[in-house]
Amino acid sequence: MTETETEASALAAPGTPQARATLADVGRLAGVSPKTVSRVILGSGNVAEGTRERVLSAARTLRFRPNHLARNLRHGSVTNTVAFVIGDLTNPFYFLVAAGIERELAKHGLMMILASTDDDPASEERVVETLLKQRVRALLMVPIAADQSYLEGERQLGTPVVCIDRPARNLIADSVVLENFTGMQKAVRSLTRAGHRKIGFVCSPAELYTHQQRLLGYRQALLEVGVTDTSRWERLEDADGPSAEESVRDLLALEDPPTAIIAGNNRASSGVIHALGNRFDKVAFVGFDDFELADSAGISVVAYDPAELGRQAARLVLSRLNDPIGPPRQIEIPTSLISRGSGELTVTLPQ
Amino acid sequence: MTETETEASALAAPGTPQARATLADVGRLAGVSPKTVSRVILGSGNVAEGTRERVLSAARTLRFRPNHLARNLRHGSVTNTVAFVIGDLTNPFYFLVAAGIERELAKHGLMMILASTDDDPASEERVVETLLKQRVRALLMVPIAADQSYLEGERQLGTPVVCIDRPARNLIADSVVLENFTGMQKAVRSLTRAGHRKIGFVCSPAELYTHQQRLLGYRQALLEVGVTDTSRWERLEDADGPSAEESVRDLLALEDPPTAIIAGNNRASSGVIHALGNRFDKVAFVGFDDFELADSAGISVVAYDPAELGRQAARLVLSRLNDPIGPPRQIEIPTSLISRGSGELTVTLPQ
DNA sequence: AGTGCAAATGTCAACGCTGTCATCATGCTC
DNA sequence: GAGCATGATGACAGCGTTGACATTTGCACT
Repeated sequence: MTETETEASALAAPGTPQARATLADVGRLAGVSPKTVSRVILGSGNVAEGTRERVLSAARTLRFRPNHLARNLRHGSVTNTVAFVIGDLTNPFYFLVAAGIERELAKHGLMMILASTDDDPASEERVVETLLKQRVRALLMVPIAADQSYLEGERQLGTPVVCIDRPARNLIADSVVLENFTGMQKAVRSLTRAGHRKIGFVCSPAELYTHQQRLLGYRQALLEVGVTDTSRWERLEDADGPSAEESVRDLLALEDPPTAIIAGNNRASSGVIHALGNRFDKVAFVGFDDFELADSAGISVVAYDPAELGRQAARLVLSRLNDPIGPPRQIEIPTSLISRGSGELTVTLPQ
Repeated sequence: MTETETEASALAAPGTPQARATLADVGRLAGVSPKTVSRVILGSGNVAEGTRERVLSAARTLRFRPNHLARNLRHGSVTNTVAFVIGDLTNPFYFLVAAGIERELAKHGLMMILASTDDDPASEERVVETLLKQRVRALLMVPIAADQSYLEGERQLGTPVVCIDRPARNLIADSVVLENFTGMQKAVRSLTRAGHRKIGFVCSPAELYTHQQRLLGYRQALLEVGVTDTSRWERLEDADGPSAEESVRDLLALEDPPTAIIAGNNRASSGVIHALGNRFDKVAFVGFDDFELADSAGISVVAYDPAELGRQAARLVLSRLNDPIGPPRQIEIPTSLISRGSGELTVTLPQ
């Protein structure tokens, strides 16, 4: 990395480290009271046209910028920032969700503040606590800790809490989740219809709600065609790419290898694809979560709109701000199977 | 989308809409002055052990949570939020940058607040203004407007401004950019070494710094092998996927079609790949910006670490907070050509 | 018992803003 | 010309916190 030092020009010299102008400063310059300046800035109350102009000009001269900290404090410490607590920032899934949230909130003048727990359950409460001290207006979160009951007090104080992707535990809160179960069911059914019975399932451990639901959907769909024991096909390692890759090799090395593989999330998909190469004519593959270029790579996936998750969550926040005491709601975002080739291999039914 | 209403349980009933506890409330309950409570909460000053315990217990009972708005106001309106103003949240590139920023800032107790201009130059100043009213501690931005001189006053007030991916215009500010020129040069050189002379260049219009630099790198590399006029090969449409796709068809339909194509950014890559299918044995292809699965798709790209952009930018902020008056710095993040197959086609030199 | 000193606690004001209420000038009505 | 509504402005307090400074308490030492 190279680093260039541009020499400081005259313009860059910070001169007198001038202080930030306040209402009082502007008032002094314009020859009016701070309150009158406030009226001009807020556009409230009656101010004579001449005064208004003098004030505005003074404000411009002093580069006045109202202090929202003070304003918010004055108004009962109600801010217009909404926090989104996310597990892992590098997962594109969450970013699309964040994008959906940001857009929806921005329409209503709210800003999104992002904080990450780094997928560490222990740090969740600490992070949330920090945000609450900032008096965020609402809390959007992908719960990762085993228990969110610590938020009960805050909820009673009227801070909306909306959980994303997974419901809260031990806390009554709104939530937005995916149709995990039925989505996975659709994927597996499409395979069983094509004759597959030996279907590998590569995913993270089923502790998380989403993975659990998907696993159940997988089992259910196989049960429907009479397969009762799927344990040999289930590989629930901590599925980041590499370990998923290994799981696949593992599965293919069985004496009686699977004819199809399902990935339970995008990380797992990535690993599976690496392991399989492009040989979807030998082993069918369907992933959960869509991704960039899955399209041109011809990968079939269970897809949904991550931004929609965010939008709906943001809407829940907004409606909760209007109606703090309504019953909790859970919204499910639909998922659908997109067939692009990798999952279309037909096999003749055994026996 | 289905919506389930869970009936409100007894627990959900918000009961008395209790107010938020303050230092005074806690003090009243513990039988001490607000100041003593403050001392306990801050862990500063001497407090008798017994008092400390009484205060802490009272704070727990009342679910006291210090009001950082008030604290920050008291302390000269210095917050610990840093704003990141981004053009388009849905571009994975920016996510990764944001992730880098967030991680680095979090280490120093700073939070990142995200705001988007939706790639609209006109809204940049408005968005930034809103953030400054919140008294953000520093400003990280991907400049999109033609002029950032409106930030001069704020800079003088000591707010660090760091521009990402493109330098600021008409404003002296730190910045972190990519080695766009040399990166592109490397890519094109690898093609010219393989005999290519007719090299298509698909990118967005060259108004933006990055695209301009990349275009210049492309031209320079061709100039090195004696190609002086590249205008027939340049397709600088507003390169989202579809229009890039069209540009490629356009190029291939020339009587004398290019033997290689370069994409100037990830959106363009996406379009080019769609248009070319997988026929990299007929036309070589190198993209700028890496992406998920470029790897297994065998796409050669000029890559770099987007998170590193964010990290370095965050570090500039931190060092600027310590040293407000040093000369402005520009950091360049290295780029490198990653050969994966799509750009390896050799052609016999014409003539 | 008197002095000195540190530990423990409290009082007060101010950070910047705005809602409430008060004041004052103006112009109109009857 | 007294009475009154209206418009324009200002004084003041307080949002929750904490630094500066003041006061009180306890205890060791002469």
